[in-house]
Amino acid sequence: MADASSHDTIRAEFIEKTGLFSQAEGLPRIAGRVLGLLIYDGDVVPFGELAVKLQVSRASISTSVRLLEERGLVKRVNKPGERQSFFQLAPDPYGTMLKVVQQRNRSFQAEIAETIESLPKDADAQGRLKAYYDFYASIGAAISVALTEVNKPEVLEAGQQPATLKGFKDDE
Amino acid sequence: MADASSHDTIRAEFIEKTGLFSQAEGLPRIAGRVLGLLIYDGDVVPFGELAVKLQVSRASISTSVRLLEERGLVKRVNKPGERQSFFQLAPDPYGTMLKVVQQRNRSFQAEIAETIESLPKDADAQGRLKAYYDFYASIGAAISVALTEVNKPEVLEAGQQPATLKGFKDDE
DNA sequence: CGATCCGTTCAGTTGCAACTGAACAAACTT
DNA sequence: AAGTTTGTTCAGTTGCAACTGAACGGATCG
Repeated sequence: MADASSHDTIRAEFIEKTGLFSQAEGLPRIAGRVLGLLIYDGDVVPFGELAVKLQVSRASISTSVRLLEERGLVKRVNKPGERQSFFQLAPDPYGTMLKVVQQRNRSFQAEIAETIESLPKDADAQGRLKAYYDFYASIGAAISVALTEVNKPEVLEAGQQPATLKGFKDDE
Repeated sequence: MADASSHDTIRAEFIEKTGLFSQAEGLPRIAGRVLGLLIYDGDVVPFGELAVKLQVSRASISTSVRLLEERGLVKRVNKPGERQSFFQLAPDPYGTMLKVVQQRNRSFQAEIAETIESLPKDADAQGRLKAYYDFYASIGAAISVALTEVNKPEVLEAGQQPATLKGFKDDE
């Protein structure tokens, strides 16, 4: 990759990446960028600053934070003296993300189960739909594993990392 | 979901559901429906029939099957006597789906690792980005678990009773 | 009391991926 | 040979979600 640019550039790029990642999870890009900013800064960030820093309209910020609040990823803080709303990462945001995925997965799984049960017993599609059902069941089980894993830091499966983190000694 | 009447209706609804599910995995809806049809019918299906059965243009079928082939989910079969191309589910399609997800996840993980490494050592964002990184690491590990699970033969030959599905319990 | 700031809502725009129709080349038929 | 059938490609359309600007109500300040 390119040589380390300025600190602000790194920050901006990280925020942009998070926006793209979040799109894969069904969030609008701006909401993902809000998330990225809150992760990076770690601070309590005022509403207006989100609009300015991310260069988007306040309307977009409004809907984005609403989505993020609904998902339990972001928490709104209203300070008594201040007029603005402030936002920060909710506690355990990653566990919450997994729970959302879990929920959606279970919904799919249940629908397939319904289909299977409404089939005539002798339908030869039975076995194939069962395999499809098992697929979602496996994913569900795996997410449960990840949920327990997320809450205990520093525990990583060796060999899963695409790149070694030089700054950290989480291996061995 | 209302109790499905005819067998064909059940089939059509399943195909439609699969189309919607697949959208969540980043596939176009038509590609997902092709997948659903192949899962349900289990047969080798000719190109033209896909267009007719799914009520879409041949152009859409062409691009859809290309995407599905690229992902390794569908296999093209050209029969010697016949002019048409035929399609069927690839072996181990569910394992393949998981591998795609795994790949994307690792890519995200690697990008975050790059960001962390380019940060100054004393940046206070370090810890928070590490937590974000760990999040993806956990997911990666979970997918690995699911991958071994999916490939277990699990003997679900054609006569499996749907009763085993009824009242399935959420784990955890 | 205005005046100003703040966040939400909503009608309109915009950008983009999905989808189509038509033109095309290859392979086969007659 | 011309004529079919088949799958791909590509320019154009379409549908939809993301995003914006403006209007609004509520709160605070002067």
